[in-house]
Amino acid sequence: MEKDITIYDIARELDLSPTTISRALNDHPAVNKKTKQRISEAAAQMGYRSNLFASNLRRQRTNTIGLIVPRLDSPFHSSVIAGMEKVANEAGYNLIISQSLETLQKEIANANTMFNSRVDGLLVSLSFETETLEHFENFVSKGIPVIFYDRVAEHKECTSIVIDNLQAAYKATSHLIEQGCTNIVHITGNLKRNVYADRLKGFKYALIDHNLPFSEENVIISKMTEEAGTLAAQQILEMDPLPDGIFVSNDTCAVSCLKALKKANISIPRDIAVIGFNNDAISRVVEPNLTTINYPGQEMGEVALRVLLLQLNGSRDNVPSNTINLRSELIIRESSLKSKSNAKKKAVHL
Amino acid sequence: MEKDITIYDIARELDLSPTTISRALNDHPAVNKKTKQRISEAAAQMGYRSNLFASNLRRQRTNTIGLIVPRLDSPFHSSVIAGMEKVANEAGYNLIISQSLETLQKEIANANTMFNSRVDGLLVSLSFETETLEHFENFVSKGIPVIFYDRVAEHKECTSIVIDNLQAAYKATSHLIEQGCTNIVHITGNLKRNVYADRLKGFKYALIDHNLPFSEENVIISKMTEEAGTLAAQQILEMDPLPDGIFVSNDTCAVSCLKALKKANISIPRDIAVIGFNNDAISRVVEPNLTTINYPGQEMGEVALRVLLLQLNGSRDNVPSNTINLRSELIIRESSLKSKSNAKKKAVHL
DNA sequence: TTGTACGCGTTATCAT
DNA sequence: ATGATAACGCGTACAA
Repeated sequence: MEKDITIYDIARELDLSPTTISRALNDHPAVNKKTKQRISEAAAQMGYRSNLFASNLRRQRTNTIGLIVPRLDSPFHSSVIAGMEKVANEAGYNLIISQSLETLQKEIANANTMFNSRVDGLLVSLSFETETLEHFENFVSKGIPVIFYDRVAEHKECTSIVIDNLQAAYKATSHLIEQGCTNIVHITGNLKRNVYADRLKGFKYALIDHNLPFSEENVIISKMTEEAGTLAAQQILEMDPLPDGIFVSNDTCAVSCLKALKKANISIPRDIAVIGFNNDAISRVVEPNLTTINYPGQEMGEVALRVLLLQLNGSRDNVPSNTINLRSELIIRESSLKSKSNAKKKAVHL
Repeated sequence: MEKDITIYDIARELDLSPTTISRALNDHPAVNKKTKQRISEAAAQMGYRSNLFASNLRRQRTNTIGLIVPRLDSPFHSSVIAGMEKVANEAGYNLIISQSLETLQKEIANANTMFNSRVDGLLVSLSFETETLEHFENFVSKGIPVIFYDRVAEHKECTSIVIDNLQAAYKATSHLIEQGCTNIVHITGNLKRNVYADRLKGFKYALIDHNLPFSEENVIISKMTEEAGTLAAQQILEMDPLPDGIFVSNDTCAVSCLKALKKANISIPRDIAVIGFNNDAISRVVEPNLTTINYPGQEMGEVALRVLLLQLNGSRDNVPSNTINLRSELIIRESSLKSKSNAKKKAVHL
């Protein structure tokens, strides 16, 4: 637990000034090559490590990016984070991560921590409860870029990164209709969140465009968890007549719903066709395999971070555009194929 | 983008010294209650935020904990991290996270970044490739606590948090034997890692204790990914005779293997019984449902962080013990039940 | 090409 | 109960 070596120690050792040490270690051009060499050797030999805090304090930036996510233990968010970490790491940024656990209160607390930690930029996917973006105003007014991804909200100064949820839902619903479904249930999450509101819209528009009636009773709002899927299935089993198709806003919930329906001797897709959302691993395992929307989590994470880096390094108004749409696609599997003749898998690019 | 408010600004405003401001904001006992009140009001009103870097620089600690994980997009690690974040957040610590992507090179780079970021403590789950712990010596010799979890290695100064992999594997294998299996294949990962080496031992000991032969040819070493499971299945299908049981070291791999076997018209569990490891969501979805070892990810994360906090706050030698074992259990589902008479689920606590 | 001197914002120490 | 001062380690404007 000996004392840390500083650039002063190296300076003294080599009979140079701390300035030169600092410059050499930062590869400043105006330092003699031989001197640089000597310095970096001495630094290594003396066990020097730079003090990021002192550096941060001096330079007023942290090389740290904050991330607030609803839950860490979700396949989608895991892959997003994996993508973010990869890009951040390559660019020499640290990622500090916290979860709101879907509550506004924790989201606010986390935002404040991030603010005090003086992150250079902030990435956010909103909680279920969030209604306003007040708790991010601190950042905005200080010129700290905030980027929303997936669960986003409109803000004049902030970029959002999403997929076209409306269109994805429209395609999924249309696919069900093409398979002969006329009475479709939609299970989705809190409508405060764009992802669920947009999917509901896509669902509704698809029905309307195909001259099918839209009824509020066919929309089930749930927490989108495994348990919620089971509950939704019970609710559906009590419907009379039974629906002939279900479009669920995530795979976790879709799969547990599908399982519960099967247990009740409903044949999938013959009696009821099912479509999920996300293309989690689970969707390729359930029987029948689940038709779903492929959702590019890792890519979304990478893009979010790249855009943030652009905003950090480039000119302040280098924002590519206010909203970035990533491509998603409908992956058709057995769970929605009523007409077995179509049974070859095909991917419809949105 | 106005300038930040500092304690000097508040001091000037209230005609007090910066010292008093600092004390008040840190709730130091030796400050008048009324003064405290005035100060915190002024701080709030002026939009003050503390500068953690200056504070860190001065106090020589960061309130930040580093985490190095093989992959972020794994269900197990996600739940571990969720547990860690929860405890860290409550204790006022930030978590900075990086992934080694199973390579030694990245693990070393990440460790160095963490070291330079001056984390107060480090949590590590080792990559496949890691053989020595040299890259953590920096931390140890500076008295920065390092804790290994799940994928651990022996180090005199470091605590490890694990489950009893040997015993878990022993129970799983014994269960297969009790179901009548006599020719069991074991699919596992890189034997440099304790988790895989110990599971192999447990597998081997169970065979021996039940007077069954152990053969190297029945051990498949793989990357334990989804693809690896499919490949392993192919390899198994070429065995003659076919095995009658498979014990796989994780669920992802077990499930893809199981799926490939089913596709080849192998009946599970009748022809071949299968057991996985981890109790991922996927294990409850595959048909037949997968027998597996329940692995307390979230809890492991929480425990790891609590132990670290103890070492950070408590006396330097407050280490509860060098290795902490968490309980795991065998969860018996259909994939291993050859004798349908036993078909009620039962949990065997290890 | 190298050096001097100061400031970043906080907290510890010592004094009052 | 409050204040003056120095120090944490680095980067940079300015000087040489």
